[in-house]
Amino acid sequence: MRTLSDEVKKHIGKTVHVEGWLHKKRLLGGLTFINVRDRHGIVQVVIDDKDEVEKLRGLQIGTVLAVEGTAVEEPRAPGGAELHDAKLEVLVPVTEEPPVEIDKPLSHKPENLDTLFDHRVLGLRNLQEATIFKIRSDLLRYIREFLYGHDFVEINTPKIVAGAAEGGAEVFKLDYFGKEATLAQSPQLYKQIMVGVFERVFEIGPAFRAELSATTRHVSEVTMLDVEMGFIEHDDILKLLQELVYDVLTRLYKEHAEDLKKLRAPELMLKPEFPRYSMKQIHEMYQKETGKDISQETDLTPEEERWICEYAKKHDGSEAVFATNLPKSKMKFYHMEGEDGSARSADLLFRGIEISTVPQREHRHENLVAQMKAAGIDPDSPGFAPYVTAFRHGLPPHAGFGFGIDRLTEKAIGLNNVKEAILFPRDINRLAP
RNA sequence: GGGCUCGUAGUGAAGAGGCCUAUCACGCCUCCCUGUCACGGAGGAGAUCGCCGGUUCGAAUCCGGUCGGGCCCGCCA
Repeated sequence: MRTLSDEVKKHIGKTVHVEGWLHKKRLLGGLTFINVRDRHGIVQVVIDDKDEVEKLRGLQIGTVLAVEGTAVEEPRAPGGAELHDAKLEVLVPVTEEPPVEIDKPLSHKPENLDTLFDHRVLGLRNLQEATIFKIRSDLLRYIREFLYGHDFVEINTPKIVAGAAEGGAEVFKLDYFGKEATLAQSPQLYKQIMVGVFERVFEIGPAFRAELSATTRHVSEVTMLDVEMGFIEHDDILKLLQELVYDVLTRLYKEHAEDLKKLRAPELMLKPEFPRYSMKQIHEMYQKETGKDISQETDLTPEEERWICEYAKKHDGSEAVFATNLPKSKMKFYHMEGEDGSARSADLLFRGIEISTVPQREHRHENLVAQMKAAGIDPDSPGFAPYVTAFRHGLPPHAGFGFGIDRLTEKAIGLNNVKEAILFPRDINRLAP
């Protein structure tokens, strides 16, 4: 019967059997300490029998071990317990030296990220790296639990599609049995169609973006949370997103307080109600404060995104802020126009970066078709005809948002590059590992 | 795609015309060490200084090209 590392302390005085990876050796002459890593963490094993230590000669970190020993309460040991009188069995010997040291924090300096990703396969065995992805896993779980709690149905939509879903973003083209297909840049059209079935749907899945972007916030394959909700006013969706983000982040900071501290994450500053500023207000405030002329800008510049986040943190005590009344020029064909001529749409910014766009959709068939034509899209083309059908057969007022999981994880932890929050990131130069 | 920057042992860094037969730390190998936890100590191996060409008596160091990173901008989430 295998005992996991964190359960050793529950078996004081008994013989326990532990299995895992050799994570660290410390030889002190007559006494040797080794750390064994398993899925719950690290357990310390004390070996004083020279023959047992000899079994590890020539073996490297990563060697897979079975250890049998007596669980002993020991305040000096990490976790307060350790194994004594250990008998070692080498299950998988490893003689090759690891290319990176996995028992101490790996460098996340920008210029060293390439090395980090080159050696990702082994680097992820580092406890701090693994913690990032445990946090990501829990963020996804919190999101799912929140949405299930609000009566949403989780869906999966195709990632090989006939045409561009949104327009705007560049798409990857591929040969599909002699036809040209694209990798989905968003589940946008499908999730709207599904409002006609379930009213409230969400999907967590990949989206593919072919932009030649080389920044700390872009990758070619991104994990998106997509939410769509029928029978709403625009404000309802802003409130849902606000509640979701507040719920998920406060829960993360509560349940992962220790991990976040180890990763040097900043303190979380959030209020249940996020401040809202219109795009116009932000432009004016930014211009007044910095003296920079951004009258030519319709969208927020990256510099403004950082600035308004700092402003909201200082003045509103919130690291999350809505930029509302986005310019009409940012509108896509499926967005609804607002009363003041702007888009009925908002961006959610968190810690200096846009993590979500929240528009209401144009649900009226005639208006949608007109907007599609104005955008140069043929409503009868194979990629779009099924979508338009859903509207002809009745879709209620609806809205939703796309939400970058990678950016959320990055910013929740306080990392500086979205790729650090992705197991095996894909960017314009990286296709492996 | 544009601008600016950087490529030195497995990893992270220092060296900015001759002091370089290239330095340090971690890792690795050998030995010593019974409470370590980034253990400590002694010794050792490991680098054609990204690549090609040029300037120079002499290039890791200067120049040109090339390949590969990074950051910012644009595009976008």
